[in-house]
Amino acid sequence: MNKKRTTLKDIANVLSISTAAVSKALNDDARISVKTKKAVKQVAKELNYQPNHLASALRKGKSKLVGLIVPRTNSNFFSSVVENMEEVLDKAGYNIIITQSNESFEKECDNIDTLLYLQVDGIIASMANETVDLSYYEKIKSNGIPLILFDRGENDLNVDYVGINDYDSSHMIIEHLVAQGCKRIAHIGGYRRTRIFNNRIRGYIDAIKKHNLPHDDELLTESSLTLEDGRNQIEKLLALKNRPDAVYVASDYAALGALQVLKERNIKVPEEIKLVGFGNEPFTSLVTPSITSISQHSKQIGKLAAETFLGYVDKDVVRQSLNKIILDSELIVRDSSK
Amino acid sequence: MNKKRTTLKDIANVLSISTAAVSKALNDDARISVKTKKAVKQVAKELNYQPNHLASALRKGKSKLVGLIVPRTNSNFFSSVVENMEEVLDKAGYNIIITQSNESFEKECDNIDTLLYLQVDGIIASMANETVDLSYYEKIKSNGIPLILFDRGENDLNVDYVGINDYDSSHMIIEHLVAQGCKRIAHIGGYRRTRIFNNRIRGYIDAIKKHNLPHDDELLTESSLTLEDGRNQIEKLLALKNRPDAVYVASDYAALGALQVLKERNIKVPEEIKLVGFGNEPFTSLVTPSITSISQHSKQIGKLAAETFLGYVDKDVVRQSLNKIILDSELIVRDSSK
DNA sequence: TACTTTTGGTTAATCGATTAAACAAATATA
DNA sequence: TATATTTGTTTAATCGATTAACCAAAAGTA
Repeated sequence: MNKKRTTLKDIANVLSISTAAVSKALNDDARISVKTKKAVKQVAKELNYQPNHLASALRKGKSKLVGLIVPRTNSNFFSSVVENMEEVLDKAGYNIIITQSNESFEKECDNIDTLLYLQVDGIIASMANETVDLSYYEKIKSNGIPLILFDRGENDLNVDYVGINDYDSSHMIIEHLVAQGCKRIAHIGGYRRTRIFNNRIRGYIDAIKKHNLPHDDELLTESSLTLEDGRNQIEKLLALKNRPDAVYVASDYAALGALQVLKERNIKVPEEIKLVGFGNEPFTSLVTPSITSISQHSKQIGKLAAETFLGYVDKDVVRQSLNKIILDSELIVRDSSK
Repeated sequence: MNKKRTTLKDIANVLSISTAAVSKALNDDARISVKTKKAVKQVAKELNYQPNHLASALRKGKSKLVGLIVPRTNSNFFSSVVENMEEVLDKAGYNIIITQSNESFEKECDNIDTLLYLQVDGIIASMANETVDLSYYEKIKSNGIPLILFDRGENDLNVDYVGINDYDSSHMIIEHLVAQGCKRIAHIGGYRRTRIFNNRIRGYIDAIKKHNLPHDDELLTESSLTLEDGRNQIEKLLALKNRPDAVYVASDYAALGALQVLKERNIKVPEEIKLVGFGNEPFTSLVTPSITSISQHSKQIGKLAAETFLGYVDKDVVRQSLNKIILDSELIVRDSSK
């Protein structure tokens, strides 16, 4: 029915003025009389006028769109980050296009292409676990639009970054476990090639050394940290002749897998083995025993990443200096470690 | 640096041909010689040409964008739906813009405005719990673009819908509980104003009657079905002088809340009270005891909703008849009910 | 040879909004 | 009164890709 959307021209025709006048009236240009503005806005409302974003974006060279790339949206951390980003960007008139990489490098590249194709004004991303080759990210930079990374970033790219202090987080965890009397602490970690996991591992090792605790190689494992990985890695640790009395897992999902195995084997948590996760996913407080974890301030991260982006677009060409924002994390102590 | 993106004109200049020829060459028009096509594509690659989506969308009157509105992305159901939608739409050259309503009616209206503003070619939505007023959805219809609802829909809107058979799902659950020997089955349901929850309630009541079981009013409660609601509602049921021996909860989150309370009170599940949830969220298999639940075939729903949309855009103006696709659900029996 | 068809393009208009430049009318200033 | 300035608006170009209409040259046909 209403096939045709109302355009500036339709309004102009009704009032017998030029489309330029209509455009200016709607944008509150100082050179348009109050009378005309009123009339224009009135007619615009009557005709249910909706500006055509494509046309204005094309003309202005700005789409007012921000592209977002996350590993997946169904983790509480990422969904919370997105929510808070949205809030900030919305106020500045920007809309977000969310894409998921599903932890796949290939999908991530596709997403970058799609976003550039849609002429987004900037990209905010958290890299997939798989991603090692950074050439696609260089593509964004060479496109001249701002790129901001959060959580999963890479130092090599030399772009803005917002995340938490993973190194210190490991220290907090080890301090806590030591205070609980643990003497032999294992770490189920991510792959070192990913910055955040590398930092967690470094923090773990340094903290262990600081307390003169054993840091045998067999106590440290690397994996993708899926729930299944958590199961497999804890099995390995349990098979050791000298079992750990605490396990620090670098992801809540893997921690959950580990907990499942421990329960299946009737190993009491926290009595026999204490367990600590990372990320403070909601389920950590829901399972039995509830899992001690690190809260990452997802709200702050989302907010700051969005604001960093806005910092670029506000000041025309003036490229501000690189921003690396590192937030402090918080240890949420629950039953699994006390 | 590379401020200026390459345009058709740049390619045309290099080859000293018209932009029209370049455009046609890139779109494999039959009237362009193989030689020219090769040359154009070669130069396009060299100059790293990226078509400007805004320009072509404006000219063609199609943005190749599909708007998506979901209550939230951090539930496994919705994130899985999105993933499968994406897969189908991607093949057809469409991109998705995901928006979250956070179960808020106001946010949902904002999202609709945003999507229309971005000139999406269609909208696929699952309504917020709060939403009762449908005028905003009428706005989409009057805009002339296809609207497809899934999971949370409304009959009154008279648009395409993809979902599961909630009425039958309730029957399956009751059959199962009856087979387990339950005699007094309660239902912690959603608000009747929402179609799916109304159907679940109707199914519950009819199945109960069919088996000549008691269907006291006190056994049926309505709420928003958050985790907290689950806790509150189960408390009410436990306070009854004649307690139920089974509880069917219309959402996994509320079921989890109920389970927490039952465990805190040392009421054995499933021995004293059997529990069934709805939605088959991953955590249902992770908690102890694992929770019996209904799987909603999120993959199918995502796929079918996307295909329904494509059904509209392929055939020009020809408006196909209304599609109401109702899928069968599946009962996943776990420890909480056997 | 003379006319028709095919091939391979070119020209110019278009999508809708924005904006630099131009301009007439009204008002202010000398 | 003559000139300068301000006000309010129009004209026309523009963003980049697409496409209807047109056209010249080459090839085919009677």
